[in-house]
Amino acid sequence: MAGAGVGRVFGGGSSGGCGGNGSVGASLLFNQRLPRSSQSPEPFFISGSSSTFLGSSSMVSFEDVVGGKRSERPFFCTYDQEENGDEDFDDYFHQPEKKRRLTVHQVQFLEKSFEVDNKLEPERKVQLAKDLGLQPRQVAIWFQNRRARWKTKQLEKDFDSLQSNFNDLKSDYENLLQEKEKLQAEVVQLTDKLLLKEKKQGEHSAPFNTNIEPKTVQEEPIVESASETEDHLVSVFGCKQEDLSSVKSDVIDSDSPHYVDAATHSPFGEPSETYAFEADHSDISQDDEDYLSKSLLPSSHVFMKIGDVDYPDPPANNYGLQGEDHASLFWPYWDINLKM
DNA sequence: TTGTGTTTTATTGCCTCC
DNA sequence: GGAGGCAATAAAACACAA
Repeated sequence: MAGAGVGRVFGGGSSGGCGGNGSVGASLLFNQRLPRSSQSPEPFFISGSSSTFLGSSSMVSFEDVVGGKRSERPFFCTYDQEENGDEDFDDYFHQPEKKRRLTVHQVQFLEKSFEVDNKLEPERKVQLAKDLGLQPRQVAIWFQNRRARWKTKQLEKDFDSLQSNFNDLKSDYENLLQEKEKLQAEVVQLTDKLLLKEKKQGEHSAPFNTNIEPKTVQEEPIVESASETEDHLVSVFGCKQEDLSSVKSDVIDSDSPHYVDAATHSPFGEPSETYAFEADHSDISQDDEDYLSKSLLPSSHVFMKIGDVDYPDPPANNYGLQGEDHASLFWPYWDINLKM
């Protein structure tokens, strides 16, 4: 495990300071991937020869340049044999292993190298180790850890990016949902208006038919379309719109017995108690109102039901109007209704 | 000074590739 | 089977507040 190295002796100083170029031994040692047990630097130091150890001191020159808050000198230079004497050197050899942080300059150098390529070829590893006065294995470990940190950062970035995208999409979705509900409400509103308008138009365009019983609006199922309404009318009146149009001219024929003066008379006279229903024009448009007045529709009249359309119920019995004559009286409404 | 949290260095075991 | 990469982890080094 990681703690296996505790208690090991980790390297020593070198004569003549840390400027030597004898890193060959160390490089060979660290550059190879030895079996775990033999990857420890122990054998290197166990050699016991300070001269053998010269190699690792190459990092010192680097260290001397940089300095900093951390250890002014790298591990291998902490103890200078010549400076501290043999005693200190021996003490050093018997010191427990201690981790040494790289200097700022070393780290900067490695960072730049990492930016160029985060993979480390053997040649570059050796070169970097030489340049920085580190063991190739240290360089390799540094790159390995650096890649791990980079990967973590990258994951965080990706996460943030995905989360941002998710939030944007969520926001868009919620906006679209609101818009959809709004449009749906609008559709419902417009549909209601349309149906109401259709209904009102039907109320005022029905031909008279004394054979048709007055009915309320809710009594029969709704006719889905104008064609269905037409079919219904055909079945009721036994003729189509074209046929009915032949009597169109009769609508406002002053000579006709159907003629009434809208300004002064009700065409039906006083409404019957039986069929007296007050027409609701509250939701009728201005055009409808105009049409109503132009067509001399009485303000108060009786309705009859054909499909989902209410037609003014003809006071046939009062005026003696029969059959198609009723249809001709309210032709304009009839026409409009079938065109819906 | 000390306790605590974070960062960095290094080890270990496993895996893949050649 | 050796070399190298990676994930997990230990532990030293460091930062900082109390």
